Amino acid sequence: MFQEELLRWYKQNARKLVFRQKKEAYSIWVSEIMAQQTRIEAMLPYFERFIERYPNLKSLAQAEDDDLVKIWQGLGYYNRVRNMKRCAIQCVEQFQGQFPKTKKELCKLPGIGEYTAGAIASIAFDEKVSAVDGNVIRVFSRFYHITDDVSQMSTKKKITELVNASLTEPISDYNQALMELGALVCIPKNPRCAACPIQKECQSYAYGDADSLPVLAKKKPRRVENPTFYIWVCQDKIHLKKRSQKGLLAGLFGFDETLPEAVEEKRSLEPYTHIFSHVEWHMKGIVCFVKEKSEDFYSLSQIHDKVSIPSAFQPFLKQTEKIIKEREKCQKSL
DNA sequence: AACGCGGGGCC
DNA sequence: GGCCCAGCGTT
Repeated sequence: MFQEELLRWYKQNARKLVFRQKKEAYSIWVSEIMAQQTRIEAMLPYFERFIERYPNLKSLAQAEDDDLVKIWQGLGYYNRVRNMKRCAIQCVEQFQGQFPKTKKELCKLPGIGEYTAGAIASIAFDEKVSAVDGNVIRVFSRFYHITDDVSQMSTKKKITELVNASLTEPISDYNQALMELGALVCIPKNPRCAACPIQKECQSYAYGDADSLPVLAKKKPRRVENPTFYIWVCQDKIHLKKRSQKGLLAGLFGFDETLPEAVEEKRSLEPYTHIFSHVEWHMKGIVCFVKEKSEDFYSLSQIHDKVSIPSAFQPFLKQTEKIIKEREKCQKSL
């Protein structure tokens, strides 16, 4: 049985991650949502800020939407944080401000699926259930040499059955150990089999083809778009428009895609290509200086403090900032 | 079952 | 330049 070796390895080699310090459902939940499709190192600074700003379900339930999105700025998949607020409200209203304590009940909450429910239930409440994420899929597909396409539901189900049959206590450590092994040793490329505590029983190691697993369906090509953004500027302020609540970067702030009415001066920006996972934006940017300031113009410090601007717009924002500052200097010297 | 949804680090 | 990450909700 590999479990004993795995648990021993975990005790020795687990990273000291901040969200492992406390066995509290709230912080486990926050870390799990943040870690969805996101590397741990990328989400750590966000985690600390988030817990400080919203220390519990109640404070999160009362959060301002704009503040929430701002604190998430740059993490991506912004619906995660909106679902977190919905989840917090539901816990406050239905469960006296606590999480329900079983995987089954957790699964019903917004933003919590099979994996996250299993992670919270096992890590925070010691329920003996699985938490099958991408790491665990990879570890098991190699360990049992599963050559089916793991993006297929049927394959995930098959692997989940194997994981369920393997569950060992302490379950909190076991589930995290599987993930940690996937994150540190059984990594996607160039797996470090020499350092693997369960190498002896690993079928792919025996075959010598661990690096060819798991088998994943080809991704379809990205769609390409060529948007032009008009950055309306009045003196030192920039116009920002809240994007539609649906689609890409929903509800975040961005630049206009229409010309303003009376343009005093135009400056073209250096084009920039932003790659999303499923879309490619070849962006053109034109700074338009306007005389009349309507609503929704923000100073650079306001933008920095309050407004959530996705990464796609940061290069144009920086360029615009530079142009504004140069222009100020110019006008002073006159 | 397939698709939409971000961003970044690593090879 | 592609891959893939402590996935979930919608269609």
